[in-house]
Amino acid sequence: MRAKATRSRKNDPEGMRTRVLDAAYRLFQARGFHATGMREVMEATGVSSGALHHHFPTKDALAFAVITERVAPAVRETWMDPIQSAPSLSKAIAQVFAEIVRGIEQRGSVAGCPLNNLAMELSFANPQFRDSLRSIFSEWQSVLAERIGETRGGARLDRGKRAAAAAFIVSTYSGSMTLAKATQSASPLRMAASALSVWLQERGFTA
Amino acid sequence: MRAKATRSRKNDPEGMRTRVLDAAYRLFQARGFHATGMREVMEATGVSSGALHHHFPTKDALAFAVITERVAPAVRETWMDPIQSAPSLSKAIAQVFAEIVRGIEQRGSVAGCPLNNLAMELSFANPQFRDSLRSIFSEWQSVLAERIGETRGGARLDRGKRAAAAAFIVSTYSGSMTLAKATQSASPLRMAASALSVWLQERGFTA
DNA sequence: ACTAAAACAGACCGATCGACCTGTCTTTTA
DNA sequence: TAAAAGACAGGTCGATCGGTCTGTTTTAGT
Repeated sequence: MRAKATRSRKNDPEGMRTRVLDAAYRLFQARGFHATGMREVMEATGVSSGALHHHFPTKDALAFAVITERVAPAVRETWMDPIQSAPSLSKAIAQVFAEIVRGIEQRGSVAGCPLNNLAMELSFANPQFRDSLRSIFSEWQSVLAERIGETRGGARLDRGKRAAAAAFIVSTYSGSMTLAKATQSASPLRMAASALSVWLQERGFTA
Repeated sequence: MRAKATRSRKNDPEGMRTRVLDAAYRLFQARGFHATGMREVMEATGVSSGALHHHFPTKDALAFAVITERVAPAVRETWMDPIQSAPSLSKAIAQVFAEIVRGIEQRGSVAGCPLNNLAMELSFANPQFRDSLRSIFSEWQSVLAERIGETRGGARLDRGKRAAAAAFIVSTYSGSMTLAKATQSASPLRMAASALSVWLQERGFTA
């Protein structure tokens, strides 16, 4: 339809896929899955309907890709990697909380944890969603449990107790983030961080 | 349009309003706000479009009514009242968790905390939603903080510390419920309950 | 160079969304 | 008891939803 003109088209399927995923990740995070239309994703990226559906045949497929290729890596980067690499577990957790608080304060608003947000909205909608989201939580807990086992207090605990402690940490973070989002304030995160710090110390999970 | 027939209409505006609110509360809880259509609410209750919009002119108005007339009372009944009436704070919290776990196990699935669910989905959509949801959280925290102040350990704390402890309890519950919903299991709630119990004891919040 | 597949563009589709509107019946008010 | 207001029914509307379709351009395989 268009004459070739001066502008020649250059296909960049991977780049386009990346742009779409980034935009969808951002929109799902900001407004939620159901509240975001395919049209918004197109407008945000400039991609056509044909191209969008070429890469992601359905909206569910797009969401699934967002979960596995954006949300999961985000959780790994912000939570799992620091926990595995930091000198001590309590230092790692304090650092992660501090980093998140810092991000919130410089952004001026709380959009919430991407994993939390999507888990709340999608874990009932589609079994595929639920499984992938659950496996992220599971991986997160495993990393935490393993690190707990390396501490003084954690070494004495059996597998189940370590898993319980890990679940408690994840729960506290998730909940404080929910509260932070609802109140649009970072203080619930700060409170949770300090309470968790005390709890970790008392349990001997510091080193 | 219809002849009078044998059946004479009896208006019951309050009853109809109640039925609509109950159905909407249940549907929003099960599938979320955006995933639930007005049509579903009509079909679930047998109410006509005209009647529905007579009582709730917009979907947002319906959601607002659900929050203030269903979600808030539910939180008061399941959380605030027990906390205020139970013999001790730790007993109250253990009891509330146990009750929720019991409900989940006999239902066989985890739909999540209504306040959590709606807060996640709506706190960004509408400032009116956010304010009403935030005030529920705030009331919840106040009740907890007050009860904390009546304990041995809590009496020594200033207002801010008590609020922080209350926020921590709410956060832990919210997060464990999120985890429970995501994994469709009550065990995160049990883990959080036992960890919280220990924490309460160590802080002197038992009595 | 030729061809088939992949990558894209954009018009188009039925379904459904929330909301509106007219009309009828019921209840309250004067 | 007449009139106004409230309660309710149901058809209808424009907008938007996610998705499809046809056609064109680019790329890869041979």
